[in-house]
Amino acid sequence: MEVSAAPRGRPRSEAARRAILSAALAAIRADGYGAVTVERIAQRAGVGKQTIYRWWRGKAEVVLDAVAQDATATIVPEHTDDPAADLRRFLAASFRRIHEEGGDVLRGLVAEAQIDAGFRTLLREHFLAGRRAVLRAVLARTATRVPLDLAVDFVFGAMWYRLLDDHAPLDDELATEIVRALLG
Amino acid sequence: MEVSAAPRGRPRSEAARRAILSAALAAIRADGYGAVTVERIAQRAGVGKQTIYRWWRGKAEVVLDAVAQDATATIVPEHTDDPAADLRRFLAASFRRIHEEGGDVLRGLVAEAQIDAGFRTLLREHFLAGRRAVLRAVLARTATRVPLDLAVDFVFGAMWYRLLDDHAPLDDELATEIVRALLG
Amino acid sequence: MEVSAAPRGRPRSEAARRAILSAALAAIRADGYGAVTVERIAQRAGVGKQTIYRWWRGKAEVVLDAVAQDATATIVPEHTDDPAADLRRFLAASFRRIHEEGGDVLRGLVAEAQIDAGFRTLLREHFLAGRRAVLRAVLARTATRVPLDLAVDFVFGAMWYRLLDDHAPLDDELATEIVRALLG
Amino acid sequence: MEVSAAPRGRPRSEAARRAILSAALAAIRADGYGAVTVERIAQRAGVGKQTIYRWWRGKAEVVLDAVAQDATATIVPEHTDDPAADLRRFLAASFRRIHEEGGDVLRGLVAEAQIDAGFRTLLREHFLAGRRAVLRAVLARTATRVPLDLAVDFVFGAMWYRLLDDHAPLDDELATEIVRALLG
DNA sequence: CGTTAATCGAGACGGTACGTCTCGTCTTCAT
DNA sequence: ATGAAGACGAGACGTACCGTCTCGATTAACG
Repeated sequence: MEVSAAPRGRPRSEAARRAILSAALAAIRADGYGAVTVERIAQRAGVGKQTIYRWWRGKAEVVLDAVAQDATATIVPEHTDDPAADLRRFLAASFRRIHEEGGDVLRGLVAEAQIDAGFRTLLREHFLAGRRAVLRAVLARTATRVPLDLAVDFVFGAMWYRLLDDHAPLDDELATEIVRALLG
Repeated sequence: MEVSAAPRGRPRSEAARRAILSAALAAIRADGYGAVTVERIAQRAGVGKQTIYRWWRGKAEVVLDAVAQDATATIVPEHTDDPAADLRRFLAASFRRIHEEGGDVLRGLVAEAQIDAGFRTLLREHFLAGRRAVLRAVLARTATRVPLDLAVDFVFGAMWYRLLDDHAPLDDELATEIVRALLG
Repeated sequence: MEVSAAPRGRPRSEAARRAILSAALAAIRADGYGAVTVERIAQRAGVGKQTIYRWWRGKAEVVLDAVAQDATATIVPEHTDDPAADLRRFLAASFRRIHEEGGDVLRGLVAEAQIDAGFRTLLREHFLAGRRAVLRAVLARTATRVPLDLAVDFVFGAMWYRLLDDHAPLDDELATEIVRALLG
Repeated sequence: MEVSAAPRGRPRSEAARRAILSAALAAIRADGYGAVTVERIAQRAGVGKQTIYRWWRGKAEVVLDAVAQDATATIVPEHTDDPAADLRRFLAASFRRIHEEGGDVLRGLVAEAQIDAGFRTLLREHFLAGRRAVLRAVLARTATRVPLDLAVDFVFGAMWYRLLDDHAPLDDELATEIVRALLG
């Protein structure tokens, strides 16, 4: 039995919502996270600034919303008879995605999270915790030599560490090496 | 043959330099990295804004200067007959330091580095690369089951990952667990 | 042969109209003309914004509607054997009304008229011209020492000048003084 | 003996001050008072917005500053053997100035004053009181048939009334008629 | 021992993004 | 069709910082 909230007034525009999310990603990929402003996103989306602030608290939350949806939907692990290969492919896909397009976006999100503790919680709960759960499930099907939770920290830790510090690339070789080290 | 640079004019004030560095750290610990501005640091230090901009390029470089000096000087690994214990103590000391006072400061530095690629390089070369070299040397004396460079990425990766995402504490238990996993 | 206009749909709510007009005046007296917005009037009247915009072009026209009706209906000159006394009483009543309750409302109307030339015409034709005609008729029955139209400009000019600039009160003394000066 | 306030820091830029005042007048004459924004004035003057808000509280005060200076300096009464002619010329000059260029500017100032009581005081004390004093001095040298202060209210009242309501022009004929009525 | 030059604290400057507010229009469901 | 509700595109508001500049006042080394 639906009790129904009886929504009054003009309903939220789904078109505006989508336009804002994709305008945000496009703007960041074009100009970099730092150079993008809420005003620019609004212009690109053909939307008033207030329509953004009505539903999100700022640039960071808009971007998080876009990224979380995108990554969760597109990077899903396979489930074959060879768990080690599944893991390797999952890592390689994750690294490749970051390398190809997500670098600046993710960097911006982490930057914002470091400055605003509230957003840090949001980022963790709406995005990172989910990714951690996915990786944990993949790892659980393999026989790692380290405790499961620590293995997750090792793998995603190494990934983020390389992304944020930029001291070494995120490539297929790293994926292979990680799998060999954990399962070898 | 002229050797000296013949410094003319009023010499740089060492008192001002020190006041700025400690004002920066104090301000961040009090109000958080995001809330601190160059203007605030200048006021706290009793210094003109230009005196900061004359010697550093902005808030981030001031903080990096303060932190690099501080961390490098104080957290040095021991060198006993038991390399595993040396590693454990080094990690525990690093984690404890971050937990106690450095969290917000380090978070701020990483945030800045994500937004500004130039500063990312600076942070790597003047701070993170050094810490990585220290950890590498400590690890090199142990018999890790994973390649040395990957081990460094695993250990510091896990550390940064936990700091930045805040999903689990940086405590002595983590240090112990890491040592056991790598050497066990 | 269809004759009637065949009113389809829900008819205009007279209750809403009245609620809007009095809410507008009340809101201005409470918060001042500048602080009042169409949205506030709508809320106070328990009415949707669109219901206001459907019948008026904005705040100013709502207020003008309310005021014109009000002032025209209530301040009417007497017609006794003593035209000078009639004039004095008419002025005193006008001044008293403004002093008592109309100050902020009239000020707001004039303000709007200065910014919007279209509304300036409306204000003149739907309100001020009428009041001018009334004063002119009263003056016409007296023997002023100045041409009739100029006398109107002098009298209402002094009134508006004092209201808008606030350099002296609009009181009975002014009414007496004006009559003495024009007829004495 | 000057005690001297010992001004510290960079002194206020006289060039910026002048640029702002003339940009404000120019912008209003070009686009009308209502269409001009603080941001536009700043752009036209080649100045940051904050430089305006540092010294004035908003558009209205900037314009008042510009107008008060201008009018006070340029419209000064003559002092010949014929006080009636002096009065007529002073009025004609005032009317002509308003007609030619000041209409929209003065209208905007009065509008603002009606909405903001604080600015109303400012307008009176920094501009209108001065003009009233000037007119009073000119009238004092003539033999008016009405009390001096009331005469001032009549004359400037008629002027403002015609400007604000726009029911009749402010021209030389009005000046002549006023003089005849008051002195005739 | 005065001149020269770079520093200092102070704070105004030209810019730019922020997040809020109001405008007048549009879009829903209920009368 | 009208009404209440409220989201929408638009754009100005006044504030906060940025990094630069311009003051008078110090503070050395040079001449």
